[in-house]
Amino acid sequence: MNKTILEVINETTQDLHKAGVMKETTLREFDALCLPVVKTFSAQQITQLRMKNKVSQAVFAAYLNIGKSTVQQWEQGHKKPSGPSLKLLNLIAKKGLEILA
Amino acid sequence: MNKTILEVINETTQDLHKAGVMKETTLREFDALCLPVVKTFSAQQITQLRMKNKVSQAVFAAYLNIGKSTVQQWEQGHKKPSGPSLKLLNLIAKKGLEILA
DNA sequence: CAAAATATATCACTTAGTGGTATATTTCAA
DNA sequence: TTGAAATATACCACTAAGTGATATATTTTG
Repeated sequence: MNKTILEVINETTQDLHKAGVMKETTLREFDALCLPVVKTFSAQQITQLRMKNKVSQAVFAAYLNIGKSTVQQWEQGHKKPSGPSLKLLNLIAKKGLEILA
Repeated sequence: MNKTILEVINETTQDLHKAGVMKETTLREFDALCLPVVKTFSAQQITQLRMKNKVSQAVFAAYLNIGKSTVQQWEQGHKKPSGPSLKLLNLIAKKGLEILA
């Protein structure tokens, strides 16, 4: 019964890990794990996101610092944004294009 | 002397283009061209940027939605961030890591 | 001290992103 | 209304960014 709060938390963390709920078993990266989930976007959703912000593919690309051919291929479903570009799309969806200005 | 404002602007734009000041000759994408220049980062500068925000490579990677090995290679100068990842670094440098939360 | 967390170091692989060109399609000014 | 400019679609070969894995210091901390 002499467990510290930290001990309890750590045990809980281990259990969550075993149960497959948590990817990590430590708390050091806990704040990072609390980051919002990065959603994926379908080709249509990307187009909608751009339209909602009322910009052309070229301007949209400029905001993201990518080539316009990349935006085209996203919207045509030939390439899929991932990693850093997906993060940018999530930012736009959540806070608007202007956040990149 | 009967030039419209637009005509004058367009002529000026053409001249700026000829002079090599502007990449484009049109005004349609003008707002996009007004976007802040996306700066590049040296390996050391990336490390400094991460340090300034007091996070580990793993946490930093989580914020950017990239793998930690990518951050490692950036900081070791083996790979260079570009496009969307460079945009994210510029955002962090200008507005802080929290903007990605 | 010992264990856990963090950082460094490679490496082969996948595929995103590039930059080019060519061709509709749409918009807008004369 | 008509033609030029802007925008969008389409395709392609290439480069290299980012991945995910593993193995090994190095540092932090209980």
